[in-house]
Amino acid sequence: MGRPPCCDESGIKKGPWTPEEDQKLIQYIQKNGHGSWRALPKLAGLNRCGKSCRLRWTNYLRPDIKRGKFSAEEEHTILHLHSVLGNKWSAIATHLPGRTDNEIKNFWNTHLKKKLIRIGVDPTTHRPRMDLPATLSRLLCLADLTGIMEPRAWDDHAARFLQHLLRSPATINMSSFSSIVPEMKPVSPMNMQVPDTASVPSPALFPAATSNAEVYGVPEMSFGFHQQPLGNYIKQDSTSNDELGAAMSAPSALLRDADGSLGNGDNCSISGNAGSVPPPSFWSELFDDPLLPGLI
DNA sequence: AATTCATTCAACCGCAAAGGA
DNA sequence: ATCCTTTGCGGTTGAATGAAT
Repeated sequence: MGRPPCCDESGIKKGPWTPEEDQKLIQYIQKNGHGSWRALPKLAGLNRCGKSCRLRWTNYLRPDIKRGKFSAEEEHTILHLHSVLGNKWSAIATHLPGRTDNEIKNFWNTHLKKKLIRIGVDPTTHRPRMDLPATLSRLLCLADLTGIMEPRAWDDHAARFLQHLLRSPATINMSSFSSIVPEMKPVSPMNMQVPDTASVPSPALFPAATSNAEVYGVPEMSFGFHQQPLGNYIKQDSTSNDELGAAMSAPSALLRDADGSLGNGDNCSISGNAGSVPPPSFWSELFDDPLLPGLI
């Protein structure tokens, strides 16, 4: 038998709070402070358990709570902190004045997580997703296969690719894909570049997240290797902010080669950041790219 | 207009940590 | 050191609402 719920006593009210209950709670706390949450309901004349009162106060009634839509800055702060802290909602909330952990958690689950999935990024690891739907969808999108293949032909290719993935799920790369789907080689006018996976430890295939030639400095769609989770954008010490800041200020950083020049991103290594979160443009360019498929 | 489906978010539940006896 | 109570946190639920059919 498990532990009984905290408020299974008969007669203790649960569910949505009424305006009258809210008023009682606000007035009591404003006058006396919350003190012991367990003792509070009785003292405040509320037929609720202390836990319910605490939740109602901290998540809704507290005077310093900021309500309404999350700003772009708040959004990428959450993304950034989540990539470092994981699901530590209360820790993330300490960096967002006026926002509660519950609110942030809800926003993550209903918006941000889906956005990351849509752009092919694993919301847990903040690394590119390697699962079949994400990979196939990305490839489909990038190669515009729907325009060059018959539907039945695509079914065949997908089946073969699936078999390949099941054999070696950890080693997806464009070279192997091309070998099992030969028709992929002359893919579209986009002239994909195929990196040498052997030279990259724990590589992750990461397609350019936008076709904006100005951002990448090259007209072709490219592939790069994003070697580290986005959490690594956070700088661990306080030096060299300026030099790193410039490199990290746009998605193009993902496609810079080791020597810093624009290229296909082979062996690119990202470390550090300007000591702050990436600018709004970083995320909005990823999220709003019309080329990326909606998987949700 | 009615119904179904999808999304949002306030609230709950249970576990774990913190703190006091 | 151990037990017990309280508080805080993260995962989950379900009612309310909106969108689509």
